[in-house]
Amino acid sequence: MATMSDVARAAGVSVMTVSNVLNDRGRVSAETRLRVLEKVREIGYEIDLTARRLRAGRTDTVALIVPRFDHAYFGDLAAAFAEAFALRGRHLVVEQSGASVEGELSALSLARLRMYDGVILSPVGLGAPDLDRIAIPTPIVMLGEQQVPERFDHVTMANAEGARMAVAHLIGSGARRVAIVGGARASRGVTMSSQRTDGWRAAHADAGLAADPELVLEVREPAVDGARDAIARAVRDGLGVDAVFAVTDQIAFGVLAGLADAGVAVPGDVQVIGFDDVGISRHVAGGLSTVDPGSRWIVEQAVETLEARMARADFAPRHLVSPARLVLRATTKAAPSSRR
Amino acid sequence: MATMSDVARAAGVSVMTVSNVLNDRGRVSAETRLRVLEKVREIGYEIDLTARRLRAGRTDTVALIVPRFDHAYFGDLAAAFAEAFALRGRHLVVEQSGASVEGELSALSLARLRMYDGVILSPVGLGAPDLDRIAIPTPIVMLGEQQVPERFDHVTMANAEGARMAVAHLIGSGARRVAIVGGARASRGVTMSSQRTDGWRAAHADAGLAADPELVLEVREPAVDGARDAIARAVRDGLGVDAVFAVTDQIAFGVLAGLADAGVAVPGDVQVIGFDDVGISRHVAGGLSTVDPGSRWIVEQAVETLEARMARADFAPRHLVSPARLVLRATTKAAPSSRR
DNA sequence: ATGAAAGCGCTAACAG
DNA sequence: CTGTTAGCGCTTTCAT
Repeated sequence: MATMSDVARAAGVSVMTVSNVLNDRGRVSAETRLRVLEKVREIGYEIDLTARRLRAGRTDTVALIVPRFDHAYFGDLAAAFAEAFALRGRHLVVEQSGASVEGELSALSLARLRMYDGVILSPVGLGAPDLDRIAIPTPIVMLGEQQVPERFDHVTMANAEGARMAVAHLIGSGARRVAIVGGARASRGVTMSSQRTDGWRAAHADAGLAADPELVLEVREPAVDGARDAIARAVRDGLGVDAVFAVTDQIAFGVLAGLADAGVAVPGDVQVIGFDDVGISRHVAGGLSTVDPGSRWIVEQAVETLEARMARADFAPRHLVSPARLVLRATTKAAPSSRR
Repeated sequence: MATMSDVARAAGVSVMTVSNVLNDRGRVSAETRLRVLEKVREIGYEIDLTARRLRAGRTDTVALIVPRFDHAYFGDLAAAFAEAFALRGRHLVVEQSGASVEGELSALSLARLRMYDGVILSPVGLGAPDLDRIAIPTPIVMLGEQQVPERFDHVTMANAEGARMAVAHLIGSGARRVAIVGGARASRGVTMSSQRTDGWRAAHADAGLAADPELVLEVREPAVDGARDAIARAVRDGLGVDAVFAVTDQIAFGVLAGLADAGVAVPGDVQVIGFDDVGISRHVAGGLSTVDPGSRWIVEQAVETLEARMARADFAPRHLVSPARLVLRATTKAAPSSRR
């Protein structure tokens, strides 16, 4: 592989001049510039970013770390981030944390984060204590529902409130037995699931209804299959479900399938509402009703915050929460108008 | 940020000893080892992988480059690769090529590939001439339907044959007007779309049927929306479609939605079959009929080939083709048995 | 406008 | 078992 000094030799200049040309640092005559560029092409030289990073401490690359690649929500998110960063001349790489063997690897991957100029981390397995152990100089913006130590920038969504709105709509349109699929029975820490389950409870409380713990359906992985089984079983067992709040759209897809398996009509017999407003949701089952967590806004804020943090580290940690918005489509009934 | 020599100083040893401890190179007394490890923890030292890479030429990291993160197929693929590589003690990072501004960036990202021990590239925009310009020492395994230069390892699937099987099934079960959604009318080069369209034509030829060019429906991006509009329009325009071969499952989701929009029953009025057998396909519309391109096998082979190429570069390029398999679910009718 | 020297943090190769 | 020397390919700094 050719190095900079190969180019320098071929062009009859010093490596410094080649470096200056390649970095557009001006102090080079147009003529020299051209000659160098010519040789670069001729030799097929490609800069070694590793060496640059070691010396200059910059890669123009940021990383996004998500729990899984094969969940629609994270796929959409990754695509949105890639676009947003591309606009700012940055390159995005995505890593999956879910599959990695914990132990040694988790330590190693901390080191790996230092290879980037900045990191957007969507932690799922890691609790606040784990996160607090993160001590690298790389700017990090946290995403998602976990509790994160104060000192990190954090962009999240209105999980409980969004869930409350969704369940309130279900109740408002006549449902009395609202199952929450993917909910958390016992809360071991604050998770996406636990927060959305809190919202489910809150909606019941608001309406003066009892929230039957029997209606909290946990699902085994993979979540879609788990949800499909869980709801089909619930129907078979005669739980009397007349509406479902699925904690994610992904899970809602499983619920829709399970309901179809059981021969239940949506929204006629059972209403269904999801959470995330994933891209594909507009297209399934005539349009899945769901909660838009404001992903657009989240991406914008996270990018903006990371850019600011990379530029200068001396501002107070930002803690941002995106408001949620109900998106009513074909899997729910309209609430009787309360206006008149 | 602490460096190795900080640790060395604190532990009263040389940097080489620290390096040896961290790399498990044995030649260190248990006692020294412990002392070093102790200091590492105490100082919170994290190895600088960039420096290691520069010196040792190894990152234990491989990259997968896909056109988009937000297509179910690539999400599934990425997850499968991540798992396969994790099993072999390698870390996977995923990059998206689709969003990147061409021009300068495309050159730059070539340089970026050198930061990895190996690369799996799923090229879409790039033609063979572009690919031939790739001249980096990093082992690369190509994926997908593009024609790639001989000198690259290449793992792909039976695109035309899979499509032929799908369309043959449709015809066999009575369809006479099989639209291909996402097909390629004029072929500018060999693409996924053009190959699957070839299969659609071949099935017609096999059955002694004329393939009506009117039934080749191209779709605008985003593909799901494009497909939804295209099929709805085709139905409205009275094209007489009685079956649809969607060139990807993603597009099939759009077709299903468009058919629903038009009030057409599936598979009663119109059968639908996709291609890819994406994870979620089992769950939509009672189960989407599709073509399994053997993704599992593809992932295994690609990983195996890349590992071999990283270990030693001196074997002939491998060109592997995965066989396709029909997966019949609820969106197609059974073919009348030809057995009796 | 161009170049020489120094060194980023680590490890290969060898010496003790 | 441990340390010394050299240098990966680039950019910073300072000279010319």
